Amino acid sequence: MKATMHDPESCLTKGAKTHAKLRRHAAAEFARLGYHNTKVSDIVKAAGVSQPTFYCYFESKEMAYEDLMTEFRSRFEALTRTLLIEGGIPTSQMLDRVALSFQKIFDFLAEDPELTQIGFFQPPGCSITKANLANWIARNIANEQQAGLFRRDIAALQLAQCVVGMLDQMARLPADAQKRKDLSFDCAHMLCEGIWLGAKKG
Amino acid sequence: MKATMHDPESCLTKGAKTHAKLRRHAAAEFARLGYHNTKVSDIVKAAGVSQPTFYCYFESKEMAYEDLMTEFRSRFEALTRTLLIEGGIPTSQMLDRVALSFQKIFDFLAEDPELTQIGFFQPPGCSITKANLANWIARNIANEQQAGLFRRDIAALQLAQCVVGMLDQMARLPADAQKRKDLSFDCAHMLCEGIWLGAKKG
Amino acid sequence: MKATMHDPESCLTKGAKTHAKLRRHAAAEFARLGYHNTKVSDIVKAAGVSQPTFYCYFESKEMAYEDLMTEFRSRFEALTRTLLIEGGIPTSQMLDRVALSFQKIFDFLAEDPELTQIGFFQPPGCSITKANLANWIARNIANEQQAGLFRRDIAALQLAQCVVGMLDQMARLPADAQKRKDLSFDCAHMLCEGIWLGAKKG
Amino acid sequence: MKATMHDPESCLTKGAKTHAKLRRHAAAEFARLGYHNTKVSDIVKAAGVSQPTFYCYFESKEMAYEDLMTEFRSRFEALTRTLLIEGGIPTSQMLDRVALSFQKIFDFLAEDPELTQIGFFQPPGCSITKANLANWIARNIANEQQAGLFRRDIAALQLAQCVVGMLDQMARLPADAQKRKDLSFDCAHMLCEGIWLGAKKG
DNA sequence: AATGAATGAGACTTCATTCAT
DNA sequence: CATGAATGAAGTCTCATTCAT
Repeated sequence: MKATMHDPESCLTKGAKTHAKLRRHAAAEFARLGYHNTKVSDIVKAAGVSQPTFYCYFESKEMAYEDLMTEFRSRFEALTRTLLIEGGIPTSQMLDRVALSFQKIFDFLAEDPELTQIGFFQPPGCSITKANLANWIARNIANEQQAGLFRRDIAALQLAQCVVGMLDQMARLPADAQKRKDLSFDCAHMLCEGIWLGAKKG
Repeated sequence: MKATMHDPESCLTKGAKTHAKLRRHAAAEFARLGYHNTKVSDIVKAAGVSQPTFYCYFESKEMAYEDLMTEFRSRFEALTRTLLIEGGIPTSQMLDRVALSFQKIFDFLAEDPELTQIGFFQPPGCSITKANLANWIARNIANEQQAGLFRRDIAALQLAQCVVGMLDQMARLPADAQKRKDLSFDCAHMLCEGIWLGAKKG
Repeated sequence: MKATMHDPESCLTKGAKTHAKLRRHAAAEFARLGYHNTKVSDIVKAAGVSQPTFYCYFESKEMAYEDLMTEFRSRFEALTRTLLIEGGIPTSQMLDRVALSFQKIFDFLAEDPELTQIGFFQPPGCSITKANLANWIARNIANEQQAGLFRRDIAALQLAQCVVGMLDQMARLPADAQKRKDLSFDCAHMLCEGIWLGAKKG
Repeated sequence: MKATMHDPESCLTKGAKTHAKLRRHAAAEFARLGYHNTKVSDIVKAAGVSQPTFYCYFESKEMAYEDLMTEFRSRFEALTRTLLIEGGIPTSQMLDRVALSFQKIFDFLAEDPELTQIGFFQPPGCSITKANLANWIARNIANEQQAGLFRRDIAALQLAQCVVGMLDQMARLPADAQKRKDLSFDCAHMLCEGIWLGAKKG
């Protein structure tokens, strides 16, 4: 938390450092209190600068929030692009592969919890993020359906929404990495096999 | 504008009618704009009464909101109690039975869309509703696991959360009853059988 | 200044009284400091009410200003309509008649000096008022030219602008009624006869 | 962007060039938006320098404005000194001579429209300019009255104010030089002969 | 000669809430 | 039962101005 000689912020100009500081504290406050209950005055107090300084770096409170959202979403989209499962995968590896995808997402969500809170869990932005996410995942699933990996009797978007719903409900408890890994396997099992003991695919 | 003899509100006292009217318009405004963007002045304007009147019937804006939440949640809990699947059900009926549960929930959510919006989709209350719902459903699932219907290698709460996630993502599109029925079957399939073509239960 | 039993304000409702009080003090402050230098906080302090009260009666500072402008202008237009000189007037009365018009205008401008200040002398509204006034007067002059009273080799609007200019420059010193009357005659002479000793009309 | 050898600013020191550039853009912005709506940040942005630089050359926004006012007024005073009509002028040339004075003023006002806007038409400075102008012109008129050119039954200052009023109202439309010339003659006629057809000087 | 960065002071406006009637 | 009127407390944002370099 304290800037050391090799702090990644130490080579930035003063302004860039202030910008970064404000962003950090804005994220913290938004995550803690939500968009509506966060006051610009709180953010600048936490960052140790005056209110006008905030407006040197952000057009408005809303824009500061949008910036954070945008960053979170573009990182998230980049991640989902890496999760496509290629067609030739052996059946025996399938579950592990799906679990890995879950795990990568959980890890991503745990990586910057404040940004995650803002971008994925909190209104007003979370709904859009999830809608986007469903589309990105649906893109992957559609390909995976083509490749014969997943059932085709249900629309890709619907399957994707199911995944998003799981992520939404599960991802609030990602204490340590091992727990996230376990959770990933549970999710993979649920998603791939369903929950019914008597299920038969035919 | 004039209450007729058989108006459902006509047998209420004047005060009770005003109360009901305020509640109705409060729900509409909260659903339309969200808690934070709804102003008491909007509600009373829509209801055609003065601001102090609002405070005759509700302690505060927050309490009015809480009232609506509470009502929604208790109705929802009552519903989930009816969805428990008894142990002896034949395998052949299982999917239909699960689909029926989904359908009942979708119908419930479609019944009073404003209240649903407030209680299930909108912050700040929706998270608590969903957490509660997950618990109520987990209670059912735990029993159903005991009865040998569902897999036991995943905790009931986790399965329940998966269901809640599905509901959350799916339930935004419940135009007409038939579509909700179709959606219920898709959900039942996804939930019971999973999405993987190569899945084998063992 | 003190409300007596028969004060014109005493029969108004409380709200109307507050409204009037705010208007009065708004006019005073605008007149004293100009639009830009007048703060809503000054106005309400002078009126002895809280800031939100201001916004019960005016949409914004700008609207309060506009209200005053509008009132001033419509009163002024009404006045100018009464100043048209009918065709058959005997030559011997002409100067007196023109002087009377000047006098009525000077009296009007002196009647409510604060409103005059705002509407006639101060930016940002005064230019529009004067442009309007020139048009109203030009309407009269055009008729008077038709009636053979005034020279026709110069456009009515130009003559009107000349009158407006005189008013603008003269009207700042309207101490007492007699002085205004004297000034009116000077203006009438200047306007009707010009300033050149050697002038001959032909 | 680069100063060429014969650029009128090229022989100035760098600082003087910056000063001139700032003045030019300050005048443009003040003329465009008025004193109150012009922001220092606008001026420096237009001039392509930083905000502190502004304060190297002007004590404050107000002082920058005052500088421009002062320059405009002293140029204007110099002009009025040249407009005095000498006593012996033949009657037949009188109107042309007065028209010439109007024309010179209109040309002066058209010469640097931005400065004119600021110094002659816009608040808060225009009233003082006009009051000064009335005095300068009154000085001339008093002499001209002494010389038997103008009527003496009206105070010189009042006649001067009439002239200023005419200038104020007329001078907003000085498109091209010929139009200004025509306008000058109309003004001369109005001022010298008045507008009444039946006027007789006695 | 010039600037990147920062700020003090304050403006307007909003809104949930409450008196007094 | 209902309301016209009023407000405390805040919140966002702006702008002229200055420090340190």
